[in-house]
Amino acid sequence: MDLEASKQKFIETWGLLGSEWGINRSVAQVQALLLTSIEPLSTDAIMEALTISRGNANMSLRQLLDYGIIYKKVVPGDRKEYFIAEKDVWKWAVKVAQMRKEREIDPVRKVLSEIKADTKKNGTAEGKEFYKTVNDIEVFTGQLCDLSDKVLNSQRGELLLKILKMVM
Amino acid sequence: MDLEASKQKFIETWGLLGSEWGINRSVAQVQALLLTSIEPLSTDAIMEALTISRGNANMSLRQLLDYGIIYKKVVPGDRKEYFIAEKDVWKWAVKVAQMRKEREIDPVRKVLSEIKADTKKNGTAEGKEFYKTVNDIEVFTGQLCDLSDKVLNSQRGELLLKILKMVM
DNA sequence: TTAAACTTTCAATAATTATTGAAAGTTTAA
DNA sequence: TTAAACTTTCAATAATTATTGAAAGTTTAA
Repeated sequence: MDLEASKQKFIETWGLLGSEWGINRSVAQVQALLLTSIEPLSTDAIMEALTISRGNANMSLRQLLDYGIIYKKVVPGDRKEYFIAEKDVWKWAVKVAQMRKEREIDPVRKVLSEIKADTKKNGTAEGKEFYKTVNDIEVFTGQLCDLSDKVLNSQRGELLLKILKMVM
Repeated sequence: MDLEASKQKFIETWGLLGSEWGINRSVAQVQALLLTSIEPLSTDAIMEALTISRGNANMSLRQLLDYGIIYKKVVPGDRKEYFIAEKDVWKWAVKVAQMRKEREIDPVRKVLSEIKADTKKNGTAEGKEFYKTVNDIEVFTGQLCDLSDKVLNSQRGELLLKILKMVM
C-alpha cells in the first residue's frame, strides 16, 4: 500500500470516528487531511483532495479554526489563505475536550442544579427519590468535570497521565 | 415548578445531551424516564409518557438493554414486560463508556496500527512524517484507553476518582 | 390447539443534518 | 478607483437518520 492510500485510509477512518462522536464528517476529514499534509493547504487544494464544495470546505475550516486546532498560514507572495494543523496531539485533544465540556456538559450541569433547586423542597417520597437521582448524576458529573479540568488545564497534563498510568 | 414539570425538564435535557453525543434522542429520553420513575414501566406507559410509537419505544428499550443500563422487571400476574433503570450512576456510566470504547475507539486503534505497519518501511521524508503523526495519535489514544480501562474495570473506580481529586 | 395478549420487524415516511454552488461580499494590487 | 482574486453566505437540495404504525411473529393461559 502506497503512502497516498495510507493517508486516504487515515482520512476516511478519522471521518468515521468523527461522525460516531457527533462531529461532522467533513470537518473531521479536513483536520485529518491537514494532519497528513507536509505543506500548508489552500481551500482549493482541500476541495480537490476531499472532493467537497467550496462552501463545505470553508465552513469546515472555520469550525476547526474556531476549535483552535488548525491555524492560518500566510504564504508570501500569494493572496490565498493556507492552513496547517496543530500536530501536537495532546494540545488539540485538550482543546476539543475543553470545548465540548464547556458547550455541552456545563449547560447540562446548570440544568441539573436548577432541577435540584426546584425539587429540594418537595417532601413526598417520590420527590425525594427524584432529588436523589438528579443529585447523584450531578455529583458524579461534577467529579469528572473537576478532575478533567485539572488534567486539561495543567501544564503537566501529559506527565500527569503517565504518572497515573504507573501508579495504577 | 411541580415534580412532573421537573421530571419533564430532566428528560428533555437528557435527550438533548444524548443527541449532542451521538446517542439517539429517544433512547436517551427512555433512560431518563426510567431513571425518574419509581415503579417499573411497561412499553405502553413509555409510549404514552414520551408520545413515541411502539416501534420506537421497543427499539430504544432493546438498545438500552443491550447497553446493560436498564433491566427487565417481571410483575407477577401480568404478561407485560416492565423495565427499570440502573440507578447507580457509576455503574451505568462505566458501562456506556466501556461499550463506546469497544465499539468505536478500539476499531480505530486497530486501523491506526495497520496504517503504521503499512507506512513503517517508507523511507521518504513525507513517509516518516506521516508515520510520526499516526504514531503520536496511536500512542496518545493508547495511553487514554489503558488508563480508562484501569479506572473502568477497577472495583474501586469510584474511590480512585476521589483519591485522584485529592491528590491533584 | 386456539386465540388473546403481548413483542418485534420493517417498509414507508418524516425529520434532521450535511452539502452544494452561485451570488454577494471583501480585499488587494495597480 | 477599479477589477481581479479571493472568501463568505445562504437558499435549494441531497443524504442521512429517526420514527411511525401496521403486519408478522411469539408466548401464554385455558
